[in-house]
Amino acid sequence: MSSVQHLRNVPIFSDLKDSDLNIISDKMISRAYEKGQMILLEESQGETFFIIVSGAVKVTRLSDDGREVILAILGESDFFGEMSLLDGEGRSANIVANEDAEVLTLSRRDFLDCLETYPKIAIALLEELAIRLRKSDQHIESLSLSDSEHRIAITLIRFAQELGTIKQGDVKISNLPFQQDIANMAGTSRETVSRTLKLLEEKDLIKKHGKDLIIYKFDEFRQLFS
Amino acid sequence: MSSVQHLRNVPIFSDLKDSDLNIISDKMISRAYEKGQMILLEESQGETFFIIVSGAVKVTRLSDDGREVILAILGESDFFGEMSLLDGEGRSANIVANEDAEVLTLSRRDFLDCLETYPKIAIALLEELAIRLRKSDQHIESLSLSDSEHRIAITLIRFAQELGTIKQGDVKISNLPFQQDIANMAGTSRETVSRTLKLLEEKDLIKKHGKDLIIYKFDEFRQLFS
DNA sequence: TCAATGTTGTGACAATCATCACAGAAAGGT
DNA sequence: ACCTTTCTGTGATGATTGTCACAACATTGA
Repeated sequence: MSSVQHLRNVPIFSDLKDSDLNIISDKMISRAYEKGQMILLEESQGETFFIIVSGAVKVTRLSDDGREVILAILGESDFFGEMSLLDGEGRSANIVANEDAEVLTLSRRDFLDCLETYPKIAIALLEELAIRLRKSDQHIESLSLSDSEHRIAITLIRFAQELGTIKQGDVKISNLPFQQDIANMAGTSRETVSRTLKLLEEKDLIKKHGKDLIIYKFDEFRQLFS
Repeated sequence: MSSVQHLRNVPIFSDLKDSDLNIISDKMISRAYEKGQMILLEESQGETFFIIVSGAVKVTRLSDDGREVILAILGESDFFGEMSLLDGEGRSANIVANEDAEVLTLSRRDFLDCLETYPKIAIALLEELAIRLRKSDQHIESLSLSDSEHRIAITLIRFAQELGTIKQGDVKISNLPFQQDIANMAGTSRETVSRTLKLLEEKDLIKKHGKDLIIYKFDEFRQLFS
């Protein structure tokens, strides 16, 4: 797929004409990262905007003592790096390739120019940030109010929404992340994730198949853990 | 103070010329709310943008069983209501007047017109949303990793940054919110807040004076709880 | 000024969950 | 195919913290 076609799939660019996409696409540089490789470091200055062409990355924060919180896992057509470009602060999170990943990058200068030249991009970006804030708010709510079973279930729901495929009411998540990563998103321990997944399976709410996980009757499941 | 002068204090409008501010100001309607009054309800459609002229509001989410999570407390010159205007989704949070409050409102139509007419507003708004997203991320980190003492300390730091006044290295927070509200922000129980404040006072890190609270050596305090 | 209501302090107890420890399973490299 | 590393399952244990209960204190309004 050409990079223009990739850009078309990215929500914030989807409103633009081909000619404009071409102009932007020409300014972008393609890069590849291997699984596990650090793409952006928390302390560094943010000077680049990234769009994921293939693969997946995780957005994390690390505490002093080395424990990791996963804020989000991003996949194809998602973007990142915009925050410190916008407010000029240093990076607030690390980005690590969660699988081999291919990205397109845009420099700070070109990115900000885009915003000025195409107000539509700015508005689409506002929309996207609003959606992310909404998700953050839900995440905060669940961390504040729910017990570990609910938090883990909600984390599965997030994965299902990002990476899942629906089949007659059930959702299949291929390539479920490791239990440790689920734990780091749900704010709990790896062992609790293991025990809880077993529990949910005993209740016939989910089913594990190797690296895949099926959530039965996704709507009911979501209802259950709202 | 005239409404134009209020607008000038709001970060997203601060770049505009007086003449433009006047145009916007004319479209705004002033409203007043009493302490405890609901300003926006979670389920309703968001059709209005609000700027706080005086007083304070809390942004909350409620669980099914009625427990409350406080996402933020906003004060003078802060704004809210923009999220569902931007992404068209229903409201994601409730807004309640935490003290008597006076606000300026702008209709959906006028707000979106503003964004199109003044790209600078859109960019300033992007900046603000980026800052909020950053704060959310920190909030998520602290809920995931910290014990209740840290979470409460971090909540105090948030209050200090929003509402505090500095005096030779110490910060005074006047009108500290109730323990129940602190608990709802820190994701813990009211009783734990009570015990922890006592603990911090015994360690000579803070001092309570009726409705006021002083954090000694604010920089060190922040360091301590990162 | 005195109820009445709202807020805070504190003890006792129980439940949840993190941690440690280790075995078994799976994946990856040579 | 074999060894090494990574990931997962599961028991035992203890610490943290939520919940209940109630007293003390503060604030509000009649």
